[in-house]
Parts: sequence; C-alpha cells; structure tokens
Amino acid sequence: MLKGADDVVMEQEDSASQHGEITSWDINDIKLPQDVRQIDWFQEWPDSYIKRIYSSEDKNAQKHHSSWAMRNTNNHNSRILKKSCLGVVVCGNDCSTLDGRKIYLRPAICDKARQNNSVRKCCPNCNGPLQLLSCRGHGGYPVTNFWRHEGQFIFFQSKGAHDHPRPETKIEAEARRSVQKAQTAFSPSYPRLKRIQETESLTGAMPTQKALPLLLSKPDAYMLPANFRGYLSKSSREPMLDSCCGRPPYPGAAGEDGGSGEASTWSRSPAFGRTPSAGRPGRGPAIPLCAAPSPQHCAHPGTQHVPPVTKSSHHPFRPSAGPFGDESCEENPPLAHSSSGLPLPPYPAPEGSPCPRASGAPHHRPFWAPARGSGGEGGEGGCCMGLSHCNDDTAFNLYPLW
DNA sequence: CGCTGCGGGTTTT
DNA sequence: AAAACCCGCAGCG
Repeated sequence: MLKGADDVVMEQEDSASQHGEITSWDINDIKLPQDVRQIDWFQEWPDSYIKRIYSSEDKNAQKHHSSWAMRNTNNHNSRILKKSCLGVVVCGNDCSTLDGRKIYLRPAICDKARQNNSVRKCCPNCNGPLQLLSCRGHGGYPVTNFWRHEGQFIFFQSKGAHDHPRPETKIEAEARRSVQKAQTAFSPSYPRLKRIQETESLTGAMPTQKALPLLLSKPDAYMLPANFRGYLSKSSREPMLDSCCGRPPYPGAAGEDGGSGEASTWSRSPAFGRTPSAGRPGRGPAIPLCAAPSPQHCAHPGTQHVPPVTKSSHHPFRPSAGPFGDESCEENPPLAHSSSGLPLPPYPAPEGSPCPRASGAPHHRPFWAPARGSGGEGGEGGCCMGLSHCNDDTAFNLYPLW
C-alpha cells in the first residue's frame, strides 16, 4: 500500500515534469531513450519522484551534485550511481534565532567527518546539542537518487520525497567550515565563546543581510517538504548529537514538548499516511555538526532560460539553475514541492505547474531565505533560492565576512 | 580534511 | 534477487 502511494506520486510527477514527452523510462531500463528532445536544467533540490535528463556536458550533473546531503550507496551496479539522503542536522533544542529562523545544518557526507564534527560542534545559535534528522522519505528509508550516464545524456531519477527541511548547501557548509577553522585557530582556548560570537553574527548581527540567511529559516515561512509536515512535534529523532556542549537543552527552550528532554521537537509523525511499513530501519547514529554561517545564495532571477547545457562555469551550481529554486510548492502534496524549479523555462514545464504559488506565504525557504518582505518572498519567481543560483558573487562575497 | 566513487561484504525482506 | 547499509580504499580539491 504504501508503495502504491509512491507509485502514484511517481506517475504524476512524470507526466507533470516532462510535460509533453512522457517519461516512460526508468533508470533501470536496459535502454534509455536517446532521442531526447529537451534537456532539463539542473536541479539542486530534486525532490519527490522525478526524472530528469541532463546534458552530459552539464557540470553539475556530471558531478552528481545535489544540495541535499546525499551519500554514495553501493547498489552493486557500476552503471547506475545511487545516492541516499542523510537528512539534516537540526538543533536539539529547536531553538530559533532572533529573527525566528531555524538552524538546518548539512550533515557531513563522510561518516568519519560526521563523527568528528559531532564531537565539537553544537548549535551555532544556542550552543545546544545538535540532532540529525534522518531522511525517511522513501517508505521509511532515505530518499534515493540515481544517476546514469548514457550517451550524451545523464539520466537522473529520484525516489522518495524528503520529509525534512533542506540542509545548508555544500557551498555553505564548506564556507562555514573554513570559517570555523580560521576562528579556532585564533582562539583555541575559547572555542565556545567564539562560537557564540559567531552565532551572534549569524543570527542577527550580521552585516550583510544576505549573509545571514544561510542557515536559518523562518519557521513560519518555511515550508517543509511535502512529507515533512508532521514533523515537528515530539521527538523520535535520532540520537542527538550532543556531544558538544553537554548542555542539556534548556528546559524551556524546547517548547512544547515538555519533556522528553531530548530534542524535543522534531518528530516525524507519519506524515501522510504513508508511513513506512513498520519500523524504521534503525539508522545510524546521528551526527553532530554545528556550524556557523555560510554564504547564501541568492539567485537572481535569471530569467533567461538558457539552454540546459550549462556551461557553467566554475561554481557548483550556479549555472543551471535559474530562477527556480524553490520548490516551494510544498503545499501540494507529495509531488508538490517538487522541484519545480524551473519556472518557465523553455523546457518542459516541470512540475512547476503544480505549484500555484500557494498563498502568499513565502515558501519555505531554508535558511537563507530572505525572509523579509521585499524581494524575498515575493517572488516566487524568484529570487532567492537554491544554491545554484547563487552566484558566486553572493556566495563568495560573504565568505569574507565570516 | 572532506567529498566522491568504487566495490566487497552483510543483513533483511 | 533486490534493497539498504557498513566498511575500507583511492583520487581529487
């Protein structure tokens, strides 16, 4: 049954996404279509059951990038690269920054790195323990992404809908890391303090507003992924990465949950009815991370719908992405937030259509979102969104700040 | 140091 | 057999 639901979603996605051309193929097919008429734009936040065909020249596609924290998974098939989602690291205290944003850090891809991070990191905002919110968007298991190179195309297929907020992007995480490193170097003795300071800058005191947006997201505005909805409530989360500060979550901080003490908030209730069958695989340990700020991306509405083949230049995502970004449509159920990324590109209107920009509410934009009126939300159209879009400028300019 | 890809191996369904 | 996952190794930036 659960499966049925997924299938349905999938079908819908298919037709919606490749509008016009029906994506009849499956990543596991012996032969994939080579008469592709339209290539898709690279999507940094692919979600739900989608399929995409990128140009083999698309740098991001070549690197199998994703803004979600995806780790390689051995599927014993050298022709198809499989990656599974690691989820997102959240504050165990469910704290919010001064401007009401939540902290969503990117879990390290490498197991070892995750452990390291956990040891000395804590919430950049409240200094509390961090908790790994694992992804269970695919029948109780992490969302999986598949990549396959065939001829001049790179086929991409994702299975499952992320049931957690978006983590910071790779660029952001890297920036954060370097900043921390630098700071640590300066004052080894008071790392904690420093961190606090950093946090402050992050949360509010930052000079550049753009900069901040990074890891925080506004609760109100932030929409969770389709599956995500039920989540925040109590916790059943993963272990919690504490480690750091040892400090137990503040009592009050947690808010509602009275007790559990642990990370209160996040729990994933079965978001739709589709809960995994039974148990969730007990997944591993959580990983702690903590970090500091990072640059954000903002994309400027490029508007142009350039050909898919991005020539991207140097940066990770920027190229292709365009205006889209947010898949904001979370309002729609599962497929909703699909990546609707592309607003209106020349291509198929991706799932975009499905998303009527829901209310005026800003979509959920992760941390960076400008959360503030003005440009930010307003546009769904676009402005800020995913990483790709960000220009280097933006991103890089920020770095210095940290 | 961390990301990424590969591939052997195990466990569960 | 398929899928999820663990682990180590190697290349790369």
